[in-house]
Amino acid sequence: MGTPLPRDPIADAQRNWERHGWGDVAAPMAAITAIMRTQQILLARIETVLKPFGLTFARYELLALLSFARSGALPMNKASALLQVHPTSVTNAVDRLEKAALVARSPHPTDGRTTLIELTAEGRTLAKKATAALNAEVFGQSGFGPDDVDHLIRVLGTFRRDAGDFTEE
Amino acid sequence: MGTPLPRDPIADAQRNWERHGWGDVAAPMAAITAIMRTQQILLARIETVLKPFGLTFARYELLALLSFARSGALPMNKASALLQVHPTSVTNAVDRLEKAALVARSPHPTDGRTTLIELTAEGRTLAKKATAALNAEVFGQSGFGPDDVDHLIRVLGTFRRDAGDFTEE
DNA sequence: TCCAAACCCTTGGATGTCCTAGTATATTGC
DNA sequence: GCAATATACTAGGACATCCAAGGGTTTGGA
Repeated sequence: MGTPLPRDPIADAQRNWERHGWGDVAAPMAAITAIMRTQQILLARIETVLKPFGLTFARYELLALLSFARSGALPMNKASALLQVHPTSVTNAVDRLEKAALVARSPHPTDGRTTLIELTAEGRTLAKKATAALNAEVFGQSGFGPDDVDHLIRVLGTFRRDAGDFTEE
Repeated sequence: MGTPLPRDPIADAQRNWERHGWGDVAAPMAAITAIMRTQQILLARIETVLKPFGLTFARYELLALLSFARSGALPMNKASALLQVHPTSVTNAVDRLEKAALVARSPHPTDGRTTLIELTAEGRTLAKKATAALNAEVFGQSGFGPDDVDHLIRVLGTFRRDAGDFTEE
């Protein structure tokens, strides 16, 4: 956004919390705020890498999901559930991907309510290229050490399970 | 959003990455995806708590920031820098907060380019109430253990520093 | 059998974020 | 002192997310 600040604004906020008598929740507040900010930074990096492909992160996620589906097609409600976003967000993403000829809508063979999203050949190709770029430029250079990665996966996994994302394990 | 999934979709994605020969970046990919999803969950919790106050997280953050400023007023560019969001986002938030009479714009005494944002009495009161609610219902029940909180603060702090958020330490 | 309840997708509206200008004010350099 | 550059805020546009509502399809119980 701009030049670096001289001091960590989240650490400052934590000190402010403590100074106002909320010391018991200051640390979790700081951790949560840090997660929010980290997400913002990561999203910006991802979007930068995807821009040359004409993709946003939301659209990329859908392409990637479809590319792993055995048949290359998924019902929209399934995609919504797996991506953990509102159905209208999927509608939005599919609209734009369809306009770019990266996916196609097709009626479900047996359930008239359901619409299947299917990857086109270009969609599959683009997904592959975009994944390679993300792997090289974002995931491969996350800045997190291997131990930190393991810790994040474990801690956030527990958090997500407790939040009701999934039941396994 | 809906009912819990039977399996962790991020763990599945990680397995897919490994299966496609991207094992070297599968773990960081999973960690980053988990951060994105965790942020989404936390934001939803926060927004739920703030809704009764007529606030969104973006507006609350601005109110909270102002409430910690000694004079209760800050230049917009300062707020933008401290909140680490684009200046236009601050303009947007101030527009709405001003319409709700929670903050007021005033000209900077010496710099004609600058606009100061000032907390109104209602703004200060509401910020206090909203903070109490967030402390009780979100930060005080984060679900992260004390050790995990410390670890998150440390790891994400390093990440943010390396990303150029701040220079201290 | 048949109608109500459940489910699926889309439309429309409210918010937030960013980017790209555009306008106004300050500062700098010659 | 004046022109060129930098800084501060705002307007308009593109996207994403969610919620509320509406129309079509299935399912299930009376």
